[in-house]
Amino acid sequence: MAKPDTAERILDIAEKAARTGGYNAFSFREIAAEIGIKSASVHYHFPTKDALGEALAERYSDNFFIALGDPQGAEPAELLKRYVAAYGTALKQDGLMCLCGVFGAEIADLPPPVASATRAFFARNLEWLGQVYQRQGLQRDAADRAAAHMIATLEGAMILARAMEDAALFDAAVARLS
Amino acid sequence: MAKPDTAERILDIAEKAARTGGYNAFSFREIAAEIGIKSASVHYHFPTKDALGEALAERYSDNFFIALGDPQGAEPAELLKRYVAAYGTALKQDGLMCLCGVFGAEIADLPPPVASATRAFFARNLEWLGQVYQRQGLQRDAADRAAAHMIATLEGAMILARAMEDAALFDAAVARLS
DNA sequence: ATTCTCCTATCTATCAGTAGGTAGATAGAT
DNA sequence: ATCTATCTACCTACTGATAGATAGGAGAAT
Repeated sequence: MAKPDTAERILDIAEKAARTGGYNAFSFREIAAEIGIKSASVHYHFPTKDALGEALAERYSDNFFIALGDPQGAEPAELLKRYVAAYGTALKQDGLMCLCGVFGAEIADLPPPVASATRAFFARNLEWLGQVYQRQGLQRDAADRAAAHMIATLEGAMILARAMEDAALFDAAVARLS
Repeated sequence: MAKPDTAERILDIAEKAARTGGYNAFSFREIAAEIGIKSASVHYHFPTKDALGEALAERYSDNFFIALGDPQGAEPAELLKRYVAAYGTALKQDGLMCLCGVFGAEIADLPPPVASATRAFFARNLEWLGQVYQRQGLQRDAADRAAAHMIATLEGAMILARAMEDAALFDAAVARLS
């Protein structure tokens, strides 16, 4: 009957909650209730909250870069457009923050494995964007700066637009990037 | 004996914790313990956590704009430099996030009064920056976009630098702004 | 001056709710 | 018989919040 794949559902529910209110916004009990099982059963799939949080960040990161594709693939301008669109779609269609943006804001209070996975996400982003900008002819240093600027603006634009409940603010903040 | 001003100390301690780990990072008990009183006494000064969170955001916002000064005052270029420096100083000297940046990231899970005070902070920022950019000759729309871009980049740069534990990333992300 | 009254700021003690986590039993499939 | 996935039942710790007592000071009334 198309296996329920409980572990995946746990991650789906936890991710949605985390991208709404951060690491403290999801609990074993709430997740269990939404699936229709008991909280002890969630512990069967993810022994601790640390482990669940880490798995969350890793899956999010993997999916993100699968969607973006090879930084040496399509045209750089096209890749950058795709990058900006990835954030915009998450915000406008799903109404959700970037998981690692939320985690990043509270990183000093996160369990070490979750903090580590969050850092890994940003490191991958810097690397991916750095490659794309270098393909556009920028020197190493300039490419790295452009990458940092891009990530910062997009993460901040999500927060701003979300806080003000005005998706147009995202576009306004991002207009200079493309 | 220079009154201890307990209410102010409560706000100081709560602000530091909130700017580290968000709204759930401070509790009445922890604050009380740090001051050396009981948690019930903290409720005397701030009846509910909602009220404390709201006061936190309002005081933060007020102090922020007192430090920035009149947007019609100094030279626009000087005001923008000061604006960027305000974020950089908070990050590098205090090692803390922008309070409303953290609250903004988890805004959907905040009590309404706290969410409202957070929105007010961003609204004041948009207004302040919009005025400065218009003094630089930008049209209304362009000034508003530039304001959104500025706020987004700075908030995001703080998250990025903090997550990667690398203050240089803040400067890299922000280099294009000045 | 002394006493009475009120206010401020704290205390003790307690509550219900929720958190993450664990031990051990159980039903069903292989 | 073993493995998978769930259950029941429970634990400790912490959360925000409340009721009611208390100590000390300020001001007014006697």
